[in-house]
Amino acid sequence: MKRGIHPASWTYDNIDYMRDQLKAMGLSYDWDREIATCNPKYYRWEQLIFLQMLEKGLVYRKETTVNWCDDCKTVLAREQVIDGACWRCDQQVIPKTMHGWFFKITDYTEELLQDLDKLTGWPEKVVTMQRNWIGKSQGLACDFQVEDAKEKVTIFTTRPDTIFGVTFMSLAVEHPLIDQLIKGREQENKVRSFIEKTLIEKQRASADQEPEKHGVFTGSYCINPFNGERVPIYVANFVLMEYGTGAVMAVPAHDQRDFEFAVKYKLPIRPVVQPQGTELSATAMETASEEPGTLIDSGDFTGMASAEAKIRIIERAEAKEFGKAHITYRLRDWGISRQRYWGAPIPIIYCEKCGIQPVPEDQLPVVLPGADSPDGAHVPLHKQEDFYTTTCPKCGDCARRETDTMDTFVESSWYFARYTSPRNEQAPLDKKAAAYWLSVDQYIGGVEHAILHLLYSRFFTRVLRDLGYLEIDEPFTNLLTQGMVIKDGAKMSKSKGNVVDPSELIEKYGADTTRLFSLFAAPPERDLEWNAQGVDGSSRFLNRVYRLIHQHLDCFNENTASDFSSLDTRNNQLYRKTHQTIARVTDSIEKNFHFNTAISAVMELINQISALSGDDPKNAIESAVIREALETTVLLLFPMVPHFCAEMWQLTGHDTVLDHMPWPEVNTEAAREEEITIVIQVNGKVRSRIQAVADIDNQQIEKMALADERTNQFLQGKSPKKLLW
RNA sequence: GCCCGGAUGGCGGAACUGGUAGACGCAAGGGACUUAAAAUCCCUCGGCACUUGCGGCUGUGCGAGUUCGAUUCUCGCUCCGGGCACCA
Repeated sequence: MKRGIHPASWTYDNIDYMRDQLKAMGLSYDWDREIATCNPKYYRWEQLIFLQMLEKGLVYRKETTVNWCDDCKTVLAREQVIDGACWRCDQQVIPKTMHGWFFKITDYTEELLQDLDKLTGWPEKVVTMQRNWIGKSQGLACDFQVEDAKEKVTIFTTRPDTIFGVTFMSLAVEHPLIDQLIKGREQENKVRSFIEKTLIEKQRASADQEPEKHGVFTGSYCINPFNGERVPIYVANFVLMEYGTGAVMAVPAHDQRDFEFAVKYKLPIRPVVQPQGTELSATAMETASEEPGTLIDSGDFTGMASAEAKIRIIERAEAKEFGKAHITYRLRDWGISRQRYWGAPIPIIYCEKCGIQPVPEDQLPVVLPGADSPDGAHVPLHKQEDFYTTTCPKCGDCARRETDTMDTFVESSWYFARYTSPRNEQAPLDKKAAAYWLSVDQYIGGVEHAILHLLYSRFFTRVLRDLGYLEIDEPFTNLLTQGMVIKDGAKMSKSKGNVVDPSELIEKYGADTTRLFSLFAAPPERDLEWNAQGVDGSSRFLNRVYRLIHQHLDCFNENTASDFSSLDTRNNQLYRKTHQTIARVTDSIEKNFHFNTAISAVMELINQISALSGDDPKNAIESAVIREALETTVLLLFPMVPHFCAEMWQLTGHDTVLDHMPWPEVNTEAAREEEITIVIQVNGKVRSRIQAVADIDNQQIEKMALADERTNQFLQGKSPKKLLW
């Protein structure tokens, strides 16, 4: 819309451009399975899934304060807000109250957390990030009776062992109990104006700056159920309504925030957990002591270690029925409503009489207007009467469609499954095909998706499983997180649009050189500052291979028997190098996709071939050996530079198709060095090198070492220790 | 603040479980071929210095430690990148 082009044509143009480019690079995708998630043929099934989720209670609508990006005119999920700014356009987000649809990802929290352990093919880093994002904390939920009232304040704490150190109570400004607490009290006005002020502050709060802690006394007290003490109730700006219960028992001696608050408002500080080796005193403390330790001044629990006290205190609370063990998670439900013009419509109808009605399945898909006419109006959906006017599926009266669309992350949460039956007209997925193909053996994506896309996909996989479409729990068995490509200091990404277009390189050097160059530049998981310097090297290398093959074309005509058992030294050297190269390339690729080292191994082989097959015809290498070396080169390079290799394969007289050739096999026997260099260290310093046969034993080495002139020079006495490696 | 990574020549990057640091490539310099250029080939290329020898010392962010021996292991820092962040 920014560009004044209809998003449909813009998107499809982009897809065409991308497809051409991928083809130009020679990437072997199965284009028969291509899908476009913006096509109604795809999102109609997404709408069906939405309805099935709704039926299962996995979708609900509620009013919340959302993160609003005024630039994109849309709501963002919490995961999509980065440093207080929109992940897509970098605009500051602002809070806004509105209705929205939510996916109940929290129903799967524990499973999503537990199963992280199963993801052994994922980088530890991503697993950790997801674990932190889910943010499980265990502790105690405990009721504090409000004095002279029937209400209770329920708090959540992960430090029940500090409960005897409570000296006040802090409530979030949004806490529903506040009204009751202040009604008719002298503090009422003060509290109200504080709340008002804080709410405004929160709106403006910039994400990088933690505002100073403020609070105000409500005039009410509650009772600490463990020691019966009166605890003043405050309202504080740093307590979050969204986390835990929106109420915090304040233990200034053992919580830094409470400490700062207590100092500011001159509230008592009472240490109740003594860390080992120190003696805390309320007056001397300059910061809170958050370490575990031994309990003091804690009634029956005095003398216990923190860890045990936590358990016992929870037990006591449960026994006396004023509290219980409780687990809280940071993860919250996934708000999917977006106010985009371009997105999959949420299949819901609002009827004044019947309320919220799902669109009947036989009326799917709910199609975006203008998708068929690219010149259609760029008007937001909620202003397009043609779109939103409909009839209620229940009573038939006039009704209004939902005009929100789904977060585009919904599309990407299951596309990989749709690939298994991309043209299925009967259902979102073909269960058999999905069972055959999934999970995805190897998934590749940028680290930037570590939380968003990968968490949503894990969630969706479970939803689809529970809806009966899939039999798997986890979508991606092995994950490779690519590093980001940095261009001019900024990360290159699809959404930012500063992507380097390889077509220039392709035009100048061809697809193969471009591929080889980008693979050779760095291992895939590493960030890479884009720099086309060095592409000449790749080009030179391929030319070298080409010339070398031409030079030795006759080797491919002679049908010499390949007897490698009695080769002379030079021949054997190349034969060995060939097999060592197979081993190295295979290993590099299979282990961690380190194409850069695979390529350098082949380069070494090529260097060796040209060195050995040099000018002197008397020293010529046997045809069979050269042939094997060159054939191997072509086979090994094939995945990286397919067009070139296919041509070389033909050129060298093969009538087989290279695609169908098996990967070369290592002759481990041949790859073994028969002569090795033994490094002699004296006092840990390299002093000499001697050549020896590979299966030399330690005694012989010792003998040789002692006979070695240079070694003796440095010994000057005797050799006290010999260590072998 | 907390949790992860990372730091190796002028540059991109190698080095499997502690054992030849700098593979492979780029850039640079010198040379050969050429009328000339391109292409190609050969040589040099971490630093230092009394380099008379194909040798010496030093060197993998900094400082300690373990070890005969550390880019690799341990501890303490510095810097850079990423994630989380008033989460009770």
